[in-house]
Amino acid sequence: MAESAQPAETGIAVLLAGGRPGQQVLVRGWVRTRRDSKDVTFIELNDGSCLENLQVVLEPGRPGWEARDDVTTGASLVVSGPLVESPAAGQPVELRPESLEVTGGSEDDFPLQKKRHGFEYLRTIAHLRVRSNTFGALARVRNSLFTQVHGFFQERGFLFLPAPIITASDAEGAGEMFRVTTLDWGRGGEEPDYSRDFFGQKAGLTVSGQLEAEIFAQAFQKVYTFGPTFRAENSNTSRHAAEFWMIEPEMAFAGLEDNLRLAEDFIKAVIGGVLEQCPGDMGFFDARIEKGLLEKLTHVLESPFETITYTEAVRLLEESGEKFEFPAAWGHDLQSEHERYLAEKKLRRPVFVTDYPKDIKAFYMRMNPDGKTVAAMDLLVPGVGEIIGGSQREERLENLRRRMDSMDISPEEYWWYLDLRRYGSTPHSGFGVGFERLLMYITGLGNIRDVIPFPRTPGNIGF
RNA sequence: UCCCCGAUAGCUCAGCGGUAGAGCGGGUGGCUGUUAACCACUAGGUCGUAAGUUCGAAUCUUACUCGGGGAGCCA
Repeated sequence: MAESAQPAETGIAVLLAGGRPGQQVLVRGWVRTRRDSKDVTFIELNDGSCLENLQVVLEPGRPGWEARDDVTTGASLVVSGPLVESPAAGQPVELRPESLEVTGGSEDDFPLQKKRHGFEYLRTIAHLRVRSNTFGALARVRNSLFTQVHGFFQERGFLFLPAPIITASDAEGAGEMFRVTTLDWGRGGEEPDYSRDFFGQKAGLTVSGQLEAEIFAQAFQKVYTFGPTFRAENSNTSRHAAEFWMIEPEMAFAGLEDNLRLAEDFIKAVIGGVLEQCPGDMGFFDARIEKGLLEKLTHVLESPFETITYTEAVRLLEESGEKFEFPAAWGHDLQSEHERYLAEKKLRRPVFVTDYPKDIKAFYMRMNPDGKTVAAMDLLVPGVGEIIGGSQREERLENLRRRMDSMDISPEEYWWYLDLRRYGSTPHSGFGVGFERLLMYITGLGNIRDVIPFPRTPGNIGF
């Protein structure tokens, strides 16, 4: 092996965790900030591998000193040299360059300052906020959660189904669809002739992969989708986006109980996985974004989720003595204020609410023996609200037909969905998890726009 | 879509009827190792837009635009 060869690039996360004094290293990254004294300059270099920066020390007469004026906040550098033991507290090792190259300088109006910025402002510079502490931590945790999700289902024998993004089925009740068309539409305002459109019929961006997942479940038993989902709702809240990712497992030969168990296992497993994989970033969220976050999540891992029926929930709300803007009443959907009371004040942990009245739920949910409620489940979580919505599906052909008829849903449009009940139907169940809402819960970030790299919301598609 | 709140320097905000302020960031100089370093000096603003009330408007009124929070819809 040639001794003079440049050392391979090593991530700063690795160097700070296990780098030894004397080790020759090569790092590339961006200057977070710089501190000057007369005879020494400290550069905080970040390469995205972790929250912490590597301290690079410049001294007069040593390599790199002459480039000092170009090493401004935001500039990109390639630095190599030995790690040395740091004489001051704050970091175990620092880098004393033998060569330093400013790859790209940074102008003096670089917008990210070494101080707290407002989230609203950071959203206006989505191309640079990726270089902030908060967004860096978010990006790494988001990445970790992504792998946790696939890992959880793969370990349990679930088959991954990439559900189609352009679809003709509108998963009744899930929300408004974005239209996909090649027709020149909008001049007269009247509906176009979809038979002349690209697909020969009305098409849009998927609002849910559930119906396709049901098809797959009737062949592979345990399946899941995980992909982008689109809703054209004019929702202006901190927890709605027009484009978000949804995780939708579906299991054949499974009832509502199996569904609840899977959902609880899932939430616990992915939270546990992220805590293990991203301790530094999670510590940052605990310290800077939501005090007590780690304690909250640890508590979730250790205690069983609460399960109550909708009917019990309404009784709890009636007996609570709380003043609600809209009093809870059986037959009406739970308001946000009700969900918040249950999850945040009364039970103080994630809570499943099951068996909702049939009239406020979708046509495909399984009718309970009482004839009034369906086998539905929502998971409510403190601070975020509804994070999971699911149900046991109606597998009995006659029941499904009756439901669709009473809700004015065309059997022609769902002919294949009905077919699944004619050929080897099984009891089956599934749910949908909002990936970003889960991320909000895990990081403590309060706005969905800050857990999506490039968020799409009504009137906003700047990046 | 509805209700509430906001918009002042590059950023975070104070000023709330009498000729525009602070901290941070930027620039310059100083400081033998700093950790959101420190010290001194300095440059930045037709106070979101338009109209109105007033001797006088950043400040009061109205409309509009944009943003935030909440509601509904849901994940």
